[in-house]
Amino acid sequence: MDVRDILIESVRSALVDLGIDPPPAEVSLERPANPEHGDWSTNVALASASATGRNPRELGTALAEALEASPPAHVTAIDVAGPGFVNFRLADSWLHDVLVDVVSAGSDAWAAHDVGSGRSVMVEFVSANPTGPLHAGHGRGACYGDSLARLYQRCGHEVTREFYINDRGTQMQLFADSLAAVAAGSEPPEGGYHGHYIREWAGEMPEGVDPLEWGYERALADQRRVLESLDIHFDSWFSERSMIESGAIDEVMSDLRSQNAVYEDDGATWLRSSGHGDDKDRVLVKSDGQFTYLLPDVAYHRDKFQRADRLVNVWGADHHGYVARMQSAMHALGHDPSELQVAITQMVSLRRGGEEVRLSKRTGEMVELAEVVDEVGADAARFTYLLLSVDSQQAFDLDLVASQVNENPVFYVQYAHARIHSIVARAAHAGIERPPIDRVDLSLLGHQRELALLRALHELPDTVLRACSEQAPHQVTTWVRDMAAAFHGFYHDCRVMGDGIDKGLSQARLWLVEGVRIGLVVALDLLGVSAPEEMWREEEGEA
RNA sequence: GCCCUCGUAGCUCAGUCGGAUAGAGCGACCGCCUCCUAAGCGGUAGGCCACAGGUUCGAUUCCUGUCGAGGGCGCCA
Repeated sequence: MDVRDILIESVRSALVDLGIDPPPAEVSLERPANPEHGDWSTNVALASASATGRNPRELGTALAEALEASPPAHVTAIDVAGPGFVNFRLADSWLHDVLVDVVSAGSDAWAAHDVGSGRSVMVEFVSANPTGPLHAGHGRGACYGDSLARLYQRCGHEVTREFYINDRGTQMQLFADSLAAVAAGSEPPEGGYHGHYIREWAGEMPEGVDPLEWGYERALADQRRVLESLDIHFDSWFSERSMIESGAIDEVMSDLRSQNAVYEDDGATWLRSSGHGDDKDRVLVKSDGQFTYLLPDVAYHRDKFQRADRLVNVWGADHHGYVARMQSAMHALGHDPSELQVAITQMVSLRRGGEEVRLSKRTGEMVELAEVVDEVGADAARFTYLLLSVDSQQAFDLDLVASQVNENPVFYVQYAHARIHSIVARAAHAGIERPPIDRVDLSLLGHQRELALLRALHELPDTVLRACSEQAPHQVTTWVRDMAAAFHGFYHDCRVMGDGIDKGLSQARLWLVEGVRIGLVVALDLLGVSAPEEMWREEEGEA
């Protein structure tokens, strides 16, 4: 049982005894930054002072006295501080209980939640046009979306990863025309594609094939390959064309008409999107009879709602303006717009040696995602993309991530895992047994380094839940860096085995190390980063 | 003009439902390998949390405004 549940129950019950009935539904409990303020602290006296008309400090004192009459488990001291904080000092046993929880849950169940209770979530991400390779900027949305999907899964959702393919429209035609032109020895058309890949692919293209169909397959295969190199695998690839063939476009139009959500003006068909967050109405069918990009998108989201309870889209910052119109369209179709969540990732600027590299398909000046993976490796790429909040712009410096491996946080974290494996292997080699945890005296774990590890482990479930609800995988990255730092400190100061290390202490530390291993494996998996069992640095001049 | 995100140490960034003395990495400087991998550990230096108001017991956090950076406001996709 989590120590917080024990404390909260005691606090609420004590409040009732003090005449505060019912007690507040939310009793917040936090770990103070300053150790002098105890192991856990509650501000409940401050929070409920005004509602009850009592002096916060006086209420806190009364609460502390009531609690002292029958102290909750693990609690060794209770005092009142500042304006009315009630601070608890606990025996280390609460942390030893955490280790038992971690180990008995294991990497499959520790920090897993069931808040999703099986609800289905469809995460749609990347969804780049099939007109060329993915570039470095796509990498952020790709790693973010996949990690988000992993978080939803760990929090009890049924997750589908989907890639929407814009396989029709003017961009596709321009792409095909560009391929055909270059293959024929001339220049791409006005507004066409000029990337070096166009020349490369045009050279590969066999005689007599349809450039559009061939280029489509070529681009898609290329995109899929680099995603898989990052361990990103989509459950489905949804074709825009298929909605024309299936009649889904016509259906959504008649749905919108029956909801009186569209009207004709100037020969065009408009969506009444204003008034639902959008600032103006939007054209669905142009006066020349062609669709805008919006109509198939609306049809696509309607289709997704038939396949999932909740939709999560990952869009780049350059698409944030479309959120309101899409939610407006979903509202018109009778869906709850809050079930369509759009996560916006801010732009990635790419640098090489401090110099900015432009990302533009049109000019052909781009750095492919495949180059990023080649240069820095899949693990470093993923970790780096997931290092920051997606609300912040990111300057991804290839030279920095690739060449300065010593200061790369991904290696720091992975090295912690490798060290654990090394300890375990060494223990096995030395014949040091690790009896079942309930036969090991965990109270021997009292070193500050050991306790810091246990505190960090205790935080992982909260971190995962929060990262999921806030759609912020970078919180897991932050946690795993902190966990690794705590482990390296422990590794330096506390030997698991060797001369002068008591056998019982060795066994307790082996379980501690196992707990840390579980935490690292869980977090790295959420990030899609591997947990290597050994890492050997390449020495200068050595192969 | 309107909308979104950001502004925290020299640099890159974290910072939980508002909480007590604001953190990490890198860079700088000083130390630590008879020892489970030194891709490691410890220490020092470095802050008007952009600015101004407001809300309250309390604001880096919430609200308003100003300034600055990036992105978006098409019968383009």
